[in-house]
Amino acid sequence: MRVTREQAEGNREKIVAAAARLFRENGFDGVGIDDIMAQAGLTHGGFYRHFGSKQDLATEAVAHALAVSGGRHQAQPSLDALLDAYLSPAHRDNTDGGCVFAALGSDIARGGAGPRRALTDALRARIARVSNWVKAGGPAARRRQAVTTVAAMVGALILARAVDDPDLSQEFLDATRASLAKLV
Amino acid sequence: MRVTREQAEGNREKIVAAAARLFRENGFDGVGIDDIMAQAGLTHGGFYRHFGSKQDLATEAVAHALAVSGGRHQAQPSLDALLDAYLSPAHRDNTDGGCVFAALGSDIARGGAGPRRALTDALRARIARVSNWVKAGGPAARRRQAVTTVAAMVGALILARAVDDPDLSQEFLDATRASLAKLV
DNA sequence: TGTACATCAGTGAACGCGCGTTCACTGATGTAC
DNA sequence: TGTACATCAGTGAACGCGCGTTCACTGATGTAC
Repeated sequence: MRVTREQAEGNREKIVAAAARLFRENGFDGVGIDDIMAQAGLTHGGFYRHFGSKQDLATEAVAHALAVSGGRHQAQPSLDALLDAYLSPAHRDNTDGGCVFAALGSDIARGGAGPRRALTDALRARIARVSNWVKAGGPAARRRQAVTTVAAMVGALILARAVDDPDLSQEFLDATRASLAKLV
Repeated sequence: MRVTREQAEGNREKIVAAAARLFRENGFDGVGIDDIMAQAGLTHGGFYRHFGSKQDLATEAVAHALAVSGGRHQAQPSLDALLDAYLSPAHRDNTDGGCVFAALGSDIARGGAGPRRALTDALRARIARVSNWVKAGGPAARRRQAVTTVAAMVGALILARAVDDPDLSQEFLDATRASLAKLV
């Protein structure tokens, strides 16, 4: 059942995209090659024609997810718009398509060098972008605010997802949203 | 090789304490019963005389870790002292003995009801404590600041651990420390 | 353009290891008298 | 207080399943002529 080179390339991309979603939803250890290949519409045996190991796929999937979700957030027109989108119930309930820092931060900290490098670069880009939006203060102060803003966004999203009380979850989104808006 | 009731109780506590450390360091899936029992100075076979399942131990270990690390942070005399301790390189490099929210937040969000409940309660207590330390504003504003402060602390610690650049890691600690101090 | 052959993406079975869990057994503790 | 027996915490082997990885095979694609 050989397949066109284009189809094969398309399948490879489907595998990466499926992995990017499933890893964010369930963590690296919570997802099997089987699950990923099934989600991509394939069987598990063909996996190693595309990737050397599960670890290799993880590295690529993290890079892919960072590029996509990073691009989406970079496209926001203002810090207000970014905060609205980031600290929304929709984003909180969309782990598998949402922020990589929040979904996989701890997993990546425990993992291999590849994903950590990719995360670090993407985080630097995010800070720089937010820093440009901060109005008050000199460059150093604005950067400090940007770093804190990113930390608070990620922390609020993680805690809003971890908590089992909907009201407290919503409070993490709303309170952080309100406090950070004042910093601009 | 039966053992005194006191020794058995002590062994049980050793298992919980070992699990609380190892789970924070490597995540729930990154640690085996084997590892935990070895760290407690026992062999894996005896595990089920103390706990019904690995999941049961996880619930107890999370509660234990929250009580211990929560107690340590509650004991801080001021918000400044808490921020100094929490956003320190020592805490960043001490995942297995440090903040449970930062080490296991995402894992707990994906996991069972027991750990989520315990985390929620501990988080509420932490917010209340920080809220008392916030000086400016009425009750609602102070609570909002407290929620944001907790979110920023947790986010900064997670990102400081995830990043592979020591300078950027330090910047997350320092910038967040400086920004949050101003909110008080 | 057509034909013959080589390539190789994908399939599904199988392998092997790790790990959660079970079990027969040991021997010191706990208890009944 | 001493003795006989029951209990049970801990041991180490074994079980069984899941999962990452390998492999023989298929058959359509790609290529050489």
